[in-house]
Amino acid sequence: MFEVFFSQVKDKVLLSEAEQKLVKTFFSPKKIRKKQYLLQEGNICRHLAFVEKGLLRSYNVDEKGVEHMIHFAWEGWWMADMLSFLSDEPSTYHIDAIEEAELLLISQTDFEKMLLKVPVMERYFRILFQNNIISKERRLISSITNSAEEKFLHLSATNPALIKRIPQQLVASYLGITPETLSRIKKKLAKGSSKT
Amino acid sequence: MFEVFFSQVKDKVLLSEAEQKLVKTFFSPKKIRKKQYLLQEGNICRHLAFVEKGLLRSYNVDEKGVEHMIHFAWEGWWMADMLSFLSDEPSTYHIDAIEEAELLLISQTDFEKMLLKVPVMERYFRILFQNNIISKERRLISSITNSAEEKFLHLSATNPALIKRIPQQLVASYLGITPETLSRIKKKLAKGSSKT
DNA sequence: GCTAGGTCTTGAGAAAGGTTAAGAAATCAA
DNA sequence: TTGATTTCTTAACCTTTCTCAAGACCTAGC
Repeated sequence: MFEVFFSQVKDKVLLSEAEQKLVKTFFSPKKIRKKQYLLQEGNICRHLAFVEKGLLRSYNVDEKGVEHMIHFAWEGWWMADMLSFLSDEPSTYHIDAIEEAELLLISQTDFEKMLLKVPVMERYFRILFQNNIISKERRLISSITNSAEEKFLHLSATNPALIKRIPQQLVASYLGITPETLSRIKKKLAKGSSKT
Repeated sequence: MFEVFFSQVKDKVLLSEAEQKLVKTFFSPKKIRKKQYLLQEGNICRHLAFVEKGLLRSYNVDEKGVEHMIHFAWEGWWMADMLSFLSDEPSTYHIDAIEEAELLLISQTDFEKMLLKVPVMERYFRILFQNNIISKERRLISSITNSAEEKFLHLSATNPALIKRIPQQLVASYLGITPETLSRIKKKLAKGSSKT
């Protein structure tokens, strides 16, 4: 159950056998089905979720009822509404499963406990957050500076796996464009590249 | 010189006198004039900069020569290209001073040393990065989901100080819209609210 | 194999925002 | 204080993207 988890953690920090054992005790496994909620808007995000298997998404819904994709997380990634998790405020997000998933959950208090008892995990999360900042910044810059077509090309270049695995309408939402626009862009790009 | 710095750090973690003394040794002060560069595109970002006084901006320049604002940092904020700083890759950003500034700089190696010697600073940066993730996420969501007018209103609500202190064309760039559009939006909002 | 539900594509018209250009206002230095 | 420089505003026109609507495609369950 912890295979993906520890391979991820060991990518970033060194962990003794004893520390591993201790870390394990803070997590509890959970399976969720396709379309099942892990978190609904208005509730407090009480856990960080690590994805051992499957695929989650987080999104919010605007006044017009339109969903806006915020994140996707598959094997090896974390998922949560960090704001709600850290501040104890009701979340403005939904989190649910796009594909059936196996998760490792850690609660707010256990998270704090773990960081204090296993300082190397404090380091792990500092590094994780660093990387997260960098990737968010890239996405933000692309969102601010690029046209719809450029945004799609940028995503194709930086995260081709996402485009393969995520349904197209959700990719469009993630890019902040409409499904129709994305469809047209793909058509145009296909035409331009294949000169049979 | 360290007044703003320690008041900031103590906001997030507890620091003993000895730790404070030790932390100080890793930083060096630097003053820069208005319009002076702290980092230019193509160079490696070798320092994190803490702003004791003044105002910095980071931005990139696209193929057409248009500047896109990424961040602003004034008293109490950090500034760097985290990607370049952490990965040792050449930066794609420029950083310069909008207002004359007094900074505290810490190098890459000193940063790593400090975190290892003063674990509470590891914690400080984990918390700092957490908060950064949350605010970046908010900006990203606003950028993806909102119209130009809504983006401006969102920024006015969440960060009025920014709008007051930053020249308007730079605010427009920060929002990913043109100065002309921002000017039109402000006119429209002023008209709507003042019914004399 | 057939049908229901979802997903993707396509087209026409509308709206938002960008571009270009010119002038007004504010700022700064001589 | 006055000319020079920069910033902000305004207007006409143009491009991109969205909206709405219809039809094609695809897949799962019967």
